[in-house]
Amino acid sequence: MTDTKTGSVDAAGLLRIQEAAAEAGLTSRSVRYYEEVGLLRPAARSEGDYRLYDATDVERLRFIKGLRDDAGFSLAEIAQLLEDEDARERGHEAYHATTDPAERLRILRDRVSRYEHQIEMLRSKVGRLQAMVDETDARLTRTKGKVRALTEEMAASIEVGTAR
Amino acid sequence: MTDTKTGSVDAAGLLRIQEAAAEAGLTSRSVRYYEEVGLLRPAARSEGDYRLYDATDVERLRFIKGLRDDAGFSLAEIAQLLEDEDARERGHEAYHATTDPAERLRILRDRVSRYEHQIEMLRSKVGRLQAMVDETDARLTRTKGKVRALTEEMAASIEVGTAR
DNA sequence: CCCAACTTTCACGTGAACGGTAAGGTTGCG
DNA sequence: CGCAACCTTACCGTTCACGTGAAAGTTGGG
Repeated sequence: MTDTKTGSVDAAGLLRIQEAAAEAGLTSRSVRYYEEVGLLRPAARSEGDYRLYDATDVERLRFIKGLRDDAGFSLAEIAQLLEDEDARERGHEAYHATTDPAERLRILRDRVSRYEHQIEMLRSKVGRLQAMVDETDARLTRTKGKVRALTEEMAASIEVGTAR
Repeated sequence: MTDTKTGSVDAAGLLRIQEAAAEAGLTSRSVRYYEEVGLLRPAARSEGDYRLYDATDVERLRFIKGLRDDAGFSLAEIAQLLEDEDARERGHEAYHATTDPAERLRILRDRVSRYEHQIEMLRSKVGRLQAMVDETDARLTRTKGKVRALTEEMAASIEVGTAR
């Protein structure tokens, strides 16, 4: 494979900041900023302290970008939605770090309630947006009605004029 | 009627900035700012140069707030969506200013295409948002599956332990 | 081992979207 | 007509979400 110096780190599938950012359609600056405000932490650091991101990190970055661009949430709101997941523990790691089923269950149930909360937030936004679409659609229909009425009226008057 | 000094101006149904802003859930500062960036112009000005807003202005303000809060559009994007409607003319006024059917038709058709554009923008946002909901819902379902599997597994091991 | 291309932290700069305050003018009930 | 409560423009301040260097260190192919 054409694996230049800008390739993935080792064969571990870890990406450096620019690669990870590009993968999610972001700039490295944004990614560092997101870390600064507590939205994510890189999966690892290289020997020389380079940030290294794995696939789930990129997933998360994509999700953040979606929440930002598509849902229009502020980074603070996004932090709320992604509640801890870093602060409390690195979910996945913590999950595999324990073999205690009760602990695993707690982690999973926690994740479930987070997802449910996220869905609720998103659904409410979809709802309000859909309401705006409907409103606009109603205006559109009314205006189209006016256009139709006017064109008919004009057609009639032309007929009169033509039939003179 | 209890009509204090803070009542509607005259009986013309015109509102002063604070009243109009409140009606739309905004601050007067925001409303002035929106005017500054070209999102709307008050229907009139009082003798003493007070901004006066009519019902359609309030409608517009509400729409702007929706685009801002619910759709997460920037004021620049909103300006694009509400394209001119001020710059080119004050739609309603212009419409009633002419009796030329052809001119009225042009205005109406213009409005139709604006509405269609707005709906398109909003629908695309709804779509992307819905995709995020679906994604999250899929994650939720998977996690719930894990929870179920784990609880069953635990129940089984308890049974074994109990049956010893 | 060298060097280009990446990376680090630190810090200041910027545009958007307002908030707040000052200094003055307007409205309208009493 | 007096006065409280609104309004005006003007301008500076602030928060968010980064952009943009600067100065230094790291990586990795040749």
